[in-house]
Amino acid sequence: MSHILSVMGEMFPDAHCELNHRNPFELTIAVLLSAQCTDETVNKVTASLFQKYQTPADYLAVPIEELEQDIRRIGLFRNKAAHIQKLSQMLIDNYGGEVPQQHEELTKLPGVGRKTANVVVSNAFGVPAIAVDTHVERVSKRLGLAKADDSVLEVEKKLMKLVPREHWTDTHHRLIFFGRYHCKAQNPNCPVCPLLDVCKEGKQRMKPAVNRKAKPNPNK
DNA sequence: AACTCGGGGCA
DNA sequence: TGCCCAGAGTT
Repeated sequence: MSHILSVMGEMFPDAHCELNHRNPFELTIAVLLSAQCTDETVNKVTASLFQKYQTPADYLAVPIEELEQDIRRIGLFRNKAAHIQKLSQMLIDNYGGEVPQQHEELTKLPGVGRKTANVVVSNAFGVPAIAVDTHVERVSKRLGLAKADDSVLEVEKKLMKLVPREHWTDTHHRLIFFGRYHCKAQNPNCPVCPLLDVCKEGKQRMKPAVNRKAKPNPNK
């Protein structure tokens, strides 16, 4: 596992998301917005969004239609605008206007699921966590770190067993960058992959077609 | 477990 | 045009 992480670290030496350096509230909003769209899109939207809105009260001060307009370029924006306003109200009512630091409290907020909560606690509050998104899940399963039919939660548990706690947060970043830019969902770049020799699915993909034709199921 | 939300990016 | 994408909520 350490070999895998060091190789990924060499491939993407500055694997991190700029949004992770924002304050807890902006980070929570940004990760909530990122669901099912690329971080580049979120960066474009939040650049102006965070100029206009700084506090939970700011998001509640406008009609929801106006907030929807401000995040219009993001997919699923109607859900997200409603979530942001409900979340803002809950922060004011229940948490003194601040983002709670406990994972369990975070997931009570609308639009904040397990993945978002993991990103927030690990990047804003220094609590080690491995957020499993589609990239992390795909990469883990291809490498053979988890089984193909494992749930997201099972993938997270297995990664936590494989990686020392102090490296959980940067492990998350490395797997995401590796999955986003190299081990893509379609056409993974196996031919030039430095992890090919330890990758379960990569070796399978790189087998010459003639072998597959001659021996369809050599192991069964 | 399947369905829904949804515009942007890319082939 | 068609397909996929740094998820979460509801049924």
